[in-house]
Amino acid sequence: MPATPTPPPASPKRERRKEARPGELLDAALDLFVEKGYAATKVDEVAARAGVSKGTLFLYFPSKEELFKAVVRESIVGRFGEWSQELAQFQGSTADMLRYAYTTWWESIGSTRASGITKLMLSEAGNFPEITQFYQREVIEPGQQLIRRVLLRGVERGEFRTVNMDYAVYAVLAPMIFLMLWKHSIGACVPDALAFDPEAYISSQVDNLLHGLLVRPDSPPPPPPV
Amino acid sequence: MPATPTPPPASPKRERRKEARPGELLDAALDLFVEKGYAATKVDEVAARAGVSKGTLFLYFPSKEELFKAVVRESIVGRFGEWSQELAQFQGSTADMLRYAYTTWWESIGSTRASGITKLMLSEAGNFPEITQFYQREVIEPGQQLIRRVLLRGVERGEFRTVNMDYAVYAVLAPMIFLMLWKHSIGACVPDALAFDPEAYISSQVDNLLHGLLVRPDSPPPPPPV
Amino acid sequence: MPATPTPPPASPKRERRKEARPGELLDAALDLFVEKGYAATKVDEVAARAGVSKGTLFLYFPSKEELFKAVVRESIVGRFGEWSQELAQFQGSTADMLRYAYTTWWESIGSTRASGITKLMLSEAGNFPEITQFYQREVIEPGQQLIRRVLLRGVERGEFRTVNMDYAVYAVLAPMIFLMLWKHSIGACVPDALAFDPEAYISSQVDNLLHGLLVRPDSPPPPPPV
Amino acid sequence: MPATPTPPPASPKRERRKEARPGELLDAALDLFVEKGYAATKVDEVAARAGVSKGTLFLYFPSKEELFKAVVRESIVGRFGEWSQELAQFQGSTADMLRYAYTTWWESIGSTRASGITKLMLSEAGNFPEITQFYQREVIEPGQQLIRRVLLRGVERGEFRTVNMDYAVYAVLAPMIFLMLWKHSIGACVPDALAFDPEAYISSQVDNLLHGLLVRPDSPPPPPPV
DNA sequence: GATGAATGAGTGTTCATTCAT
DNA sequence: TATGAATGAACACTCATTCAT
Repeated sequence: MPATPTPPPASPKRERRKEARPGELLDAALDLFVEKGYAATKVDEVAARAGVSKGTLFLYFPSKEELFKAVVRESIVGRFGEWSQELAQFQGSTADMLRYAYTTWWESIGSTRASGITKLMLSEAGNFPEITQFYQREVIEPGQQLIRRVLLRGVERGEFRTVNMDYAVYAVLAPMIFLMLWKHSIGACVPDALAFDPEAYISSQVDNLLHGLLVRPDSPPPPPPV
Repeated sequence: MPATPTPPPASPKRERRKEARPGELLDAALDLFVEKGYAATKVDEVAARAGVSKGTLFLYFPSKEELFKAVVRESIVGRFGEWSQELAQFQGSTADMLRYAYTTWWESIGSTRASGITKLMLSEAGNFPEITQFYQREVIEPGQQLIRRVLLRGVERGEFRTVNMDYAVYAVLAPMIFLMLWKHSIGACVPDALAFDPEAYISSQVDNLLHGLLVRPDSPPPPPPV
Repeated sequence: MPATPTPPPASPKRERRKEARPGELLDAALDLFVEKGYAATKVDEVAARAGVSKGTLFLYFPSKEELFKAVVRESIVGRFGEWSQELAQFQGSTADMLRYAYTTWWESIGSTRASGITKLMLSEAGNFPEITQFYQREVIEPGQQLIRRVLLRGVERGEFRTVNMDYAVYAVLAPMIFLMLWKHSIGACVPDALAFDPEAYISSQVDNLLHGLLVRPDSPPPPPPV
Repeated sequence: MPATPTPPPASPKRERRKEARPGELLDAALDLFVEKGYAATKVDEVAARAGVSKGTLFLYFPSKEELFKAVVRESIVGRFGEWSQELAQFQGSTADMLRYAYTTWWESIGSTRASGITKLMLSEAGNFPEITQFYQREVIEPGQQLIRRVLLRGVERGEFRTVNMDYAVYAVLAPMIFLMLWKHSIGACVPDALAFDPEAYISSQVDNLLHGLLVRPDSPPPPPPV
């Protein structure tokens, strides 16, 4: 429950917190945009959830559209640099590396509100071409590069089959995208979520990604499914 | 069954009668809902694209929301029964069967406007819980059953590894969902589409799905990537 | 009291009068713009005075600004052509001609709501540069040309002194402008209007325009003031 | 007395103290009110132009409306007493006196920012009846009395024709009003100002005011136009 | 005194929906 | 049945005014 961390209700009104405002507003906006979509989110609601008046919102963001853009920009924690480093000095097998990447992704993106941004972008892309291109450039491209590097490492070290990189990247990406979308759409509406365990899902996807569905006549029997 | 299924050109021309109206409206609505989302689609636009007046639209659909629901309902491919049959009597290997299923899906759903409603549902699910549940019941469940049956066949015939069905289904589903969404969101905005070949993508995903990324020490070298 | 001429209150609502609407709205808008200025005039008021809802106004004018422009344009009855003709074939003395011009102006502009437009333009010119230039081109220029032609006739026929045309025009114009402004500003607020008789004012101004203030030693005594 | 009347440069620099604040604010406000009208002038702009914060403005003026009233009140030239004296002891002909009055007016009002409040009052009169009446009482009435006295002198001394004072006053006033308004509205928007020379205009108007347009058969030929 | 962050009533504009024709 | 003029509730955004600092 991210939003305003319940500031000590000192004065009932007219608090003066210039530094904190944009963050609080962005926070509230992220929640609402993800939950209801762009159009169904009213600026009054955003302001109210951030604990300020509508006017205050427009003090920090010149329009609803700019607020949206700021939410997307803000939420794209450029963790790619960090990850890139981590992965560069990873020691184990590339299979482990892939599993590690998935886990890290899940912890810092997939399971957090940041995943909502992806749903947002995929839902609203058509209405915000400008920001969609920004997203493509700043998020998608770097992300795909990261994946590509992992795959290349696997191939170069003889661990992975030689696959067409351009499409193999999507094999890694698709389960992530799918999970984020599911979580924020169908998954949030249908009470099947009960049985759905994201971590088991991820583990399962990585297994499949690595081993495929086909039986390997010689290889040891796969571990029993979870 | 996305749009109007090419009505038999009975009358020579310009003879589209009231029977066709709802279909034309649903057709126009699907396009616009997919392209711009529910909220950003104006009923005037829908009516205009269908070649009727705004009033006429409300003659057939009592509200924009009902129009949306009808779009989803009507756009749903009732082909699962047919497919189920086809697959039941499929003769070849389950790997071929899987590939065949992907191809069929691509031809009748993925590459057609029908793929749009998936994007629509995933985007608008939160705002239309009722119709989302309907979609889940009518489309997602049957679809997953179909996939599950294929996988089971593979396992039972000793072709596929024993995997946790509940999650393996998603391994098959994710690349499809991913492709449909990509097409209708980022893919429609970013001119990278140039290099992206859906059929190569699908082929690649099936390969990976079957063989995984890891080299099989004993197996013959994989075919060179396309 | 120009506005809606009290249409027979047939149906209480939802009348359908597409042809008449723009005129009625323009009419109401003229009244209010003149009375209260651009900013202080609310579109709701305009709509209400025209007997329609706010939404209907925007059916005919895309914005308040366009409504304003339309009011100005509409009210500029291009009577200049007509006047030009009339004056061209005027037979009497140029002094009579001038008096006739003033009278005509008063009857068709000065005393009517059209005079409000002048007040509007002079008040709001700075906020609507575009329409100000339009006004200058379409109204002021032609009007000055008309005056200039009268003065030239007087000079050419030896009736008028040889004066600098460029400024003499203003001597004719200023009393008109002054009267229109006075009427719509101070005159509308201060109950001195009681004693102020526009026609006597005009008559007096024409006299002065023609004879000047100085006594003419030889000329017959001026007529006693009204 | 428009702006701050050049306070004695006591302190070396940047020493403008709170005493000066109201004047600076009125100064800024006058400029903006004249340029854009009451409603289109934002208090932030006024404050910014005066070099203070918005809050400070409200420290000196309880509301925008009071600011407006103060602008009008303070901008009013209390010079009528002074002028009255000057004119009372004027020695020359009344024609010269009139010319002198025009010149003085131009120098201290017409050509200065003070002329702006006339435009302001005429534009906003309807929205501020109270201050309009104040203006009428403090400015218009005294001004007209002054003019009337000049005219009476002319008549009494046999220099001027016997005219209806109530309207003759406007013959003197109209060219002034016209000039001030023109300057601040159309004149400020249309680049015709090039050819327009206020002093030639005034000279011309006075000539016409005195001699009229009609030829005087016996009198010496008028001076050639400028 | 001075500031400027915060407010919220008010306004222009949109758009799904209605209904007289 | 079809139309499209009319509606009005809803919403984004503005800006004079307040007040804690």
